[in-house]
Amino acid sequence: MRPIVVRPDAWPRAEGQAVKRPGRAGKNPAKAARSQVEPKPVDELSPAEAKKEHEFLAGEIERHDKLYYQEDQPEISDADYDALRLRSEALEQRFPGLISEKSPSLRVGAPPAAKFAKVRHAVRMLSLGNVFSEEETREFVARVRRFLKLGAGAPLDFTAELKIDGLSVSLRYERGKLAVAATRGDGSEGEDVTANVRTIADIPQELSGRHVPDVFEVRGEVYMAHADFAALNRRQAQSGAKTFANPRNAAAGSLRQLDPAITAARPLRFFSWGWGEASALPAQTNHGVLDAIAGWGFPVPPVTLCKSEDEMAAAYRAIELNRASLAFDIDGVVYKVDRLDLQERLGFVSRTPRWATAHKFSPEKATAILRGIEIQVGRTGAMTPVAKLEPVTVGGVVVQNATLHNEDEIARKDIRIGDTVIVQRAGDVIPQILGVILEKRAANSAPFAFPTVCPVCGSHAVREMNEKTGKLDAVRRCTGGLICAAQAVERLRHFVSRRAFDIEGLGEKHIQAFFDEGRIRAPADIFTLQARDGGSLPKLAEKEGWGPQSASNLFAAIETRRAIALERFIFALGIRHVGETTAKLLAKTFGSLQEFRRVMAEAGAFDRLNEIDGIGDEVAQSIVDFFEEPHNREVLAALERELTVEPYKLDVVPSQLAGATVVFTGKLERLTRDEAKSQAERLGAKVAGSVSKNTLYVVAGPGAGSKLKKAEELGVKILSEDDWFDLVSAA
DNA sequence: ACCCCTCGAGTTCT
DNA sequence: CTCGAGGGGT
Repeated sequence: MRPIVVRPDAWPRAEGQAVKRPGRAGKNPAKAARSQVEPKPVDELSPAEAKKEHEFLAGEIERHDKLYYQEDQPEISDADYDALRLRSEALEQRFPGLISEKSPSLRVGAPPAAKFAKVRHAVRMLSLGNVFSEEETREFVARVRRFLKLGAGAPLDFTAELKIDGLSVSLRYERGKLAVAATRGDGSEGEDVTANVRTIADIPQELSGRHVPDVFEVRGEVYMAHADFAALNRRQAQSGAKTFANPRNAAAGSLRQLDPAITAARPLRFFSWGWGEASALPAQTNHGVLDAIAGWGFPVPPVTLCKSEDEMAAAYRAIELNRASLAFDIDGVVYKVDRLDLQERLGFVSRTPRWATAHKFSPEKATAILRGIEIQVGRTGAMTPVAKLEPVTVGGVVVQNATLHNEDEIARKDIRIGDTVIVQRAGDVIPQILGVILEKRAANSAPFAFPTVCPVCGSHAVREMNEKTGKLDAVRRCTGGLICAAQAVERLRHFVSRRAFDIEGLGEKHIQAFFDEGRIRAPADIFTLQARDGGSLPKLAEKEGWGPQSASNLFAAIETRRAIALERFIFALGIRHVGETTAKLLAKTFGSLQEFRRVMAEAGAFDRLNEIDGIGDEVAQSIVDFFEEPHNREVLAALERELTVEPYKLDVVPSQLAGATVVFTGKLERLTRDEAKSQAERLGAKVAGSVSKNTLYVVAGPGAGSKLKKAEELGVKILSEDDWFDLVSAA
């Protein structure tokens, strides 16, 4: 056999691409450097030589993968193995003709990147609403019928499908070939896991069969079967690696490997349940398209077509009964309106489709001893009780904490320290306490006394009176405000959080530590951190756990955030009642920070805010209060000295109706109001309740009154419902 | 006066 | 993910 040519240092490696393959024998790079022969530079190879070497390398890589992953008997060190891969890739880069389906870089992946690239979904990946009973299923069907204006007698088919418990991915096929695979992420943007997905046998590299659309995104679930999961955990345990809590975590952990070779060695499978962008659809029904997807070579779980609520309930019960005999985990049943034209009419409510819902199985429950109740103080002073539990496994995960929401919740359920409580994971994620097993309560237990002072700063904690309803708020808040360290730290954490300033390397731990030592006390301090470094406090680079490199990385990360979009900036301020959406609304309304501040300094600030659609009395008052507080003004001024806040940029929606405001009035015959609204919003228009000079169209049906009159007065264009239909279908 | 939806603010664990 | 509350429509 030809000797392996290795010398890692001789070949270029991009920064951050260090290949991590934990557990491989012989980690010491010095050892690898001993046996070496200088390889011929790639540029000096003839195509024939390159081809030969490339083939040889591919074989070697495959052999070592097998030794390492399947037989756990590696022959070469990590560094040597990496060198093989890098050499192979260098060859491919110089001679792209060498790249084939079989080439190692595609089959088991390009060099691991420092992290996954982001992929924007052409069609958003949504989450589903939930129902937990037959009754709620009937309500769901009734809602759909109401929305579509279908009487109880009109036919309406639903499909019932297994809800596989794995992780969702979107597989984009262009001209029939797998082009990109992405995780769901936040629904709009996921991570590029193409290289990993190529290693999953259930997923074809190419769609087979006729009538393959030019572009088609197959969506479905990557999962791990029970038997494969058990075997994997056995192997993990034998090799001393950590085992996985459940098949879902194992699947997620396996897919999200930076090194696709690891994914390749994991027994991942795939089921398709839907699709995203499609240049053409092979059918007009959900079950028809799923059949076509199966025909292209994908596993598709069985679909039951249901003509009534009774049939849906029967399908659910049948699946529930069979659950234990399945080779994989499911966590419920998904119902979808079968006809695609109806799906389109139904549209979406925020992030969930109106035409589908998940009927979840009741989650696994467990009992645990409540050791104590901790009070956490949020950035608004909200005091949230958290149950500290004796660790217990629920749904394959060890749970130690569970939120108790607020003091009324504790009183309602009469939860006492020392009690045995019933725990479940809501939606199989967030632990919650259902109630107490009273028989197990100790005789000397006492109701929990919710503190009336802040556990951190000692200030009074009060429940405010809601002036409108005359009721007490559910939350008790610390009144310490500026003097409360907990609130200050939480505000800073909010400021640097992902949706606000998103400063890399400045996580919650660092914020707490920097606050404690006085390095950062107010937001603007973040941006003077470097200038003050080595002043009254020791240099950051000399601080424990830090070094020159990590310190300079942090300073660099901070620098990149000196320019920030207005909406992010407003959100970061942490004004009560102003979250991401309202921050964006304010940014859109005022355009620039200067203008926003100018208006807020005027006497009519409250009214200017209040007249914005979506901002009522409470939110307007909260914003006004924020700007009246001298400390906040100082914080703002200090930030403005350090930062460039960029004016708001309009999002571009390519549609005639983009940015327009329309008003519907009178009776609509063909549409429900919701339907009309979602149509308008899909085209980038806003639906308002009242007519003003900013209104572009008023769509008037029979019985229209004052709004129609006002439209005539203002000269706003008036459309019939039919006109509106024409406009929508033209767009 | 009530209902529905959306938003905000809090939460867990990997 | 859940709860509570705000906003807006019926």
